[in-house]
This record gives sequence, structure tokens and C-alpha cells, in this order.
Amino acid sequence: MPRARLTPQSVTEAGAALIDEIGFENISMGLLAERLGVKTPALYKHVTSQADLAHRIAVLAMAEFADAIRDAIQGRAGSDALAAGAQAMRTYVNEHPGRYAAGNAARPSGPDDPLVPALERVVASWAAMLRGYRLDPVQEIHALRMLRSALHGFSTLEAAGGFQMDASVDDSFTWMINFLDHGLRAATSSALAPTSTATSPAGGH
Amino acid sequence: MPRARLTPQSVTEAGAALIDEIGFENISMGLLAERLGVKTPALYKHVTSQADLAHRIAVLAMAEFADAIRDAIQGRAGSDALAAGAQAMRTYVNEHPGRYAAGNAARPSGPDDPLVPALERVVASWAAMLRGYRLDPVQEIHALRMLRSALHGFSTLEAAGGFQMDASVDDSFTWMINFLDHGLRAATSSALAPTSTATSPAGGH
DNA sequence: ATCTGTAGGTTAATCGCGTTAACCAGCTGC
DNA sequence: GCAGCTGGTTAACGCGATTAACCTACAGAT
Repeated sequence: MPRARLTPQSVTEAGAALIDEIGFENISMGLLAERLGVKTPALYKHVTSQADLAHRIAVLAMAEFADAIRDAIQGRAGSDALAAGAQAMRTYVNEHPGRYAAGNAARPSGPDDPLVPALERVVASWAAMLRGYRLDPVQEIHALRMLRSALHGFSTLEAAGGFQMDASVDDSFTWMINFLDHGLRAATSSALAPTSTATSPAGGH
Repeated sequence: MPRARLTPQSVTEAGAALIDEIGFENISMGLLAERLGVKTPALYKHVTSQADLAHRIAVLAMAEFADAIRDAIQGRAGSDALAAGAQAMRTYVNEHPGRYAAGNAARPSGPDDPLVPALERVVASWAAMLRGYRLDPVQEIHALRMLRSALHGFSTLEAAGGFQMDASVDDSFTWMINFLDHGLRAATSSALAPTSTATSPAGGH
């Protein structure tokens, strides 16, 4: 019987493909082994555990994801960059829901975890894009978090089938991007300062 | 030996408390049984399966959540209502991360699933709040989805420890709310029509 | 009070899945 | 042509969900 010639990489890639098909929470070692034409324990020669597999998929996913966003933003600025980056994100999440879920579930295991640079590259791309809006440095981080929140929230809700009402999800997405773009442009000069804490922000500066 | 006098409700409530402590994915029938001073199989006299338990927790969570948001918005309008509702949501998610995760993971099993009205009440509260901004009806649904996306994204990222940078998460949240408020007020009269991009349909009304 | 039926608990057994142990066959380098 | 690691296989273990078989505390009728 010839050997299957698996490697950690090929196992991870097959796992990534499978997780996109059946969903993050439905993956199992048995299913993946079957897909690879091998018995379950064989996988343990390449990954140490199911958790390890999930983590490798997460790293793969976040690296791909970072690339996708970087490429989309390349050569664009301002509104264009925002729209392109956001669309790239949404496309990625819709095409690879399982990978993306794995990427979100993963926590860096330490400072030398390859997940860390991948995540940093994602943040760096968004930050670069935001720089085009010339925000106050203090606000930039708030804007970055808002952007992540909005895009992540939209993508995951959509992937989970959370938008039930019969209005075009595409339209909603472009509307949101447009909304964010307008707001960011408005924030460029004017101080959209958060007034301290408690339950209520009064407006103004 | 006296009996434990469990009910589906008491089991669900204990499960909800436990899931907030140990996390959505870490719950197990054994742990919950131990917490209730009972052997594992006893739980099956009150809930039919672990999935059933999770679903009941989800219903409980979304009902509480809907109440919290309704109460927060009560008697307020516009910016105040937005800020109060958003803060109520964030507080709920932070205090009950497991419940909230259960609520999000759950899918209505059918039209008479009690999860449906609970979710509808949540949407209704946000919609009522948005009405204060007097948006174009077409835009209202987009705004609703954006709001859900932003708040859900922020809350879940925060609960998952996703905001690593050392800037106040509180400040970021109020900044975001403020940003959304400004944008919504701007959208009140002016047509914030989505300008067509590559992937998407042209806007207009 | 007693008797009885059943809801609500218990212990024992099953099953699936992750994981490990023990074993064995190809391929690589001498 | 053979020694030995590498990558597979089968068998076995452990644990968590679930089910079966059993048993008893309590409610209601007599």
C-alpha cells in the first residue's frame, strides 16, 4: 500500500477546506481523516491534537485574510480604499466562513505564535487605510475599533444568516460603508471627541 | 434522601449562570448536574438534550436582553436613546457573555419557537429607537443592520478580549456611539445614497 | 393513615469521538 | 541488502452525552 504523503501543511489545508464546507463547530478528526483517505490516528503524526489543527487553520486563515485586505487596499486611498478593503473582507468571510470562524476563535498562545504577526498585518492594513482620512491620532484607534466592530459584526451576522428581513444585504453593506466613509471624512478635522464616561455621552466637543 | 425539586426553569437558570462563568463552549451536562447537586442523567428528566438546554438558555437570554434594551430606551429619544440602549447592550454582554453567546448561536427551530418573539422584541426596540432619527424608511433597515453589526461586533470582540491595544475600551465605545449618532442625524434629511461600487447596485430611492 | 401510581432520581450500560499505545511496512542512506 | 526513522494501521482507553432499567419519595384517592 503506497503512503499518503501527508504533511502538517496538507492536513491543515484539507482541514481548512473541510471546515468551510461543514462549519467550524462540526469539524472532527474522523471526517478530516476520511477526506484524506486515511485512518484517524494518522493525523496525529502531523498535528498534535484537534486544538492544534484548529490553531493551524486559524493561522492560515488570518494570513490569507491579511493578504486579501492588503491587496484590496493597495493603490487606493480614502473612500476607495475603505470600500475595497471592506468588500474584500466580506468576500473572504462569505467564501471561507469556517476558516474565518477558526481565526476568530483562536487566541495567540504566546509571543512567538505565528498568529500574532498575521493579526498584526490585518490591523496594519486597516490602520494604513484609515491614515488616508487624516484623523487625530487619538481618534484613530477608536475609529479602528469601530471599523473592526462594524465589519466583523456585519460579516459574522451575515455568515450566520442573521439578516432575515427581505432587503438586499449587499445594499445594506454598501450603505454602511458609505455611512462610515461620510463619518470618517467629517471627523477628519472636526473633533468628534467622546465626552468622558458614564452612561451618556453628551454631544459636541 | 429528599428530592432536588428541579424544573426545566431551574435547570435552565442554573445553566445560564454556569455558562456565564465558564463560557459557552465549556458547558457540560456533568458540570451542570454537579452544580445542582444531582447526577447527570437526572437533567434529562427536565431537558431533552444538551442542545435543548442551550436553546432554553438562548431563549432566556434573548428575553432578558430584549427587556434590558427596552427599559434602557424607555422615555428617551434620539441620541439619548441610542446611547442608553447601546450601553445597556454592552453591559448585558459583559455581564452575561455565555448567555449572549448562546443567544447568538441559537437558530429558531420553527415559527412557534419562543426565540422568535424574543428576537423580534430586540429588533423592535432598536427600530423604535431609530425612528427618533426620522430616517427615510428605505434607509431605516440599513441603519438597523449597521447598528446591530457595530454593537454586536464591538460587544463580542470585547467579550472575547479582542481589543488588545492600550486605549480605553470605554472611550472607544462612547466614541463609536457618538460617531453613529452624528451620522444618523446627518442622514435624517440628506440622502445618504450608497454610491455604487464595483460589486454593488446603484443606490437611489 | 394506607395504598398506589407516577414524577423525579439513581446506577449501569451504550456510543461516538479524541487520543494514545503497540505494531508494522515503506522508503532513505549506508 | 539492510538498519532505522517515518508515516501508517489496528486495538485500546477515557470521557461526555445519552439511554435503559430500576427504585423511591410524595400526591391523591380510599
